[in-house]
Amino acid sequence: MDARDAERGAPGPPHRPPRDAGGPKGSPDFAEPPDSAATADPAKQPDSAESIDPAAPTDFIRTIVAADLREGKNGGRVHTRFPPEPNGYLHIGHAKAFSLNFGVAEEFGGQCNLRFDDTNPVKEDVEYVESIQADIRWLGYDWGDRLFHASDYYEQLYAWAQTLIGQSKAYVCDLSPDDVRSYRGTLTEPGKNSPFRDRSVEENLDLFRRMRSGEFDEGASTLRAKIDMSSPNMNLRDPIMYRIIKASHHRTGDTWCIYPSYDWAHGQSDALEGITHSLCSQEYEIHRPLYDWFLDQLALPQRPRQIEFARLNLSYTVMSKRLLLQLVKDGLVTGWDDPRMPTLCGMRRRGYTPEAIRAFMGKIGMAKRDSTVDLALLEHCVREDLNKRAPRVMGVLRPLKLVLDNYPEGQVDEMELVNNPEDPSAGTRQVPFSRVLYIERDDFREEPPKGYFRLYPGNEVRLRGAFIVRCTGVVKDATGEVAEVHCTYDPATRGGNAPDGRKVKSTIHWVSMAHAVEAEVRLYETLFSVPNPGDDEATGGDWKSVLNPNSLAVVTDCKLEPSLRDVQPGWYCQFERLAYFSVDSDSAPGRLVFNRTVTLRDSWARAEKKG
RNA sequence: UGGGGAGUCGUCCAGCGGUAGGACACAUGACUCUGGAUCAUGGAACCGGGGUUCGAGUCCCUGCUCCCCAGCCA
Repeated sequence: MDARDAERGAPGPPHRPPRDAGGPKGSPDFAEPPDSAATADPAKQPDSAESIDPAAPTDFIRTIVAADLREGKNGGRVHTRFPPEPNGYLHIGHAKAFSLNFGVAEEFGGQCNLRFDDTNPVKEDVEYVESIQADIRWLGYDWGDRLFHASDYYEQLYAWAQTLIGQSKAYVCDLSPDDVRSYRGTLTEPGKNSPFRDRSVEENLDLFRRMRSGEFDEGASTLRAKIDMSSPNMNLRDPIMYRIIKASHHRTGDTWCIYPSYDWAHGQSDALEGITHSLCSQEYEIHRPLYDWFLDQLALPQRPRQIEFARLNLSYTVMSKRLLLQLVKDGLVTGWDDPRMPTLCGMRRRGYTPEAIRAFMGKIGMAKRDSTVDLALLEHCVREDLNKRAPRVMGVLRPLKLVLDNYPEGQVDEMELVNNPEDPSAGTRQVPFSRVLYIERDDFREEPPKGYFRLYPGNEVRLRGAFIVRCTGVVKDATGEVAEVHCTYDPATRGGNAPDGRKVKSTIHWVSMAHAVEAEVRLYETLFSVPNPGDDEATGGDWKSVLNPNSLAVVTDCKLEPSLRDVQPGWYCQFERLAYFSVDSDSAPGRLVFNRTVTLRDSWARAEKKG
């Protein structure tokens, strides 16, 4: 438990001093929870999920790991790794992979390494290296001092490649990229041997050395494993181990101009790190024979076992890095951390909590079949978590003036509101009440539809935590729009309870006009308007055509209760009756910007829609 | 039409020869100073066809469907 828990209960919402941005790309540092001695947080807003302790899941992978342990394999060790390529930001699908790897290690008393699979300098960047680490930490996982890079192993990999050449199991091939492709054959026809396949060991060694020294141009030659050009498994048709790339690498600079392929680097890196279980997504299943083949040739004592699982798909979003990159590059979103993105930084900015995401990971299961998880499940997890800890506050998004004709002009009454009905220890706060208020436009209808029991002429509602009021009439503007609603309040109902025991069907939120704080609020919907935007058949091959035009709605001039004046980026809350929100990093002193994290379930909206 | 995977409520996951279960979603009701939350109830599935068995989602045969592999990407 966090020590900050002890600070709960003090009135008033949390505040915290402005700080320098700390995250990648100038995104705000969300790691600091609100802190202020005077106004302790009504809800704990921790910076990571370290305290999470979900019931140990069981699935086919954990079953295998447990069996390996039982059989005494690997000397009783469990050691996993998460191997991202630093070529993009992590998304919720990666979270499935790394929570599996870190989770399995934790549960079996083992360790999990973080290893950057940085074998392609043209696609990789330190920006990604940094964001990846920040995102994993945010979810509460820790790799200790075991941060590695495939590039740490370049020299060893090179030596091992020479070993394979020495065994006549690898050769330098001078075929052009086009020729390599045509010699490879097709899915149904075997390939042909490269004319360079039978070069002598000495010649291969010499050529390989000269490849490394930069003597040849990009594309001029490759080092290939000598396996079987007629294998039905395309990966075994003399796969490329090294290619010439004359680009500077974010870690090794210009020391290398040949770079190992994924297949050649991965298993060997696993072995070098003593990985026992190499958990990866299913598209690598067909690579497993090659993974094992390399390990066999080198006769390494350590034998990692690759196990594959189905990657995560989420409805109404895309998970492909290529598409996400394109969204960013084409300016279809504001960046990798756009709150509509399925990236972890996007979700963080939107207000999703690490606890919610971890809970989600526990609920989606682990299997091998292709599947698409309903976004509603993720949203459920976010609500479930925030419901327990988000402070309740009042904010009016689309203000409508409400005048209490019998309330004394100039009078201000401080009303005591509970911060979180789900958590008594969150305490209460004072909210100023006066004659002229703002209420939500949606909470008034001049002509109420059937089943509507909010405000309408003649009806009585409760103003949350304040008084019961009755609508006496409206004032319209020149266009016939309702400009103000007039009510009388019942002074005997202070606090919201009617001494005569009469029931009012509705309670609505309000903000005192004289005390209101203005804010911009960004309302999000799904980025795509169809459940399966990544499916070409569903989109006619044009995924951009199914972008949701309503994915972002900016509402300005929202009116918030004054206690929110100084909240800082990353702080989250529930605007009662509407949704959970978090303060966006675009906020500045005197300019509040909120993101709608996830709406509350709204059974009235649904009922009204159904008619 | 090569090879590798996979098919269980609308969705996701369990079930490993013995009454098909959970979660989300959906519906209905209760409760409520958030039409929130909570609680209760309900509908809802074994890809098809054969076979083995007292008994098959599970084993066998067969068919069908879906996903992945022809990057010097990972």
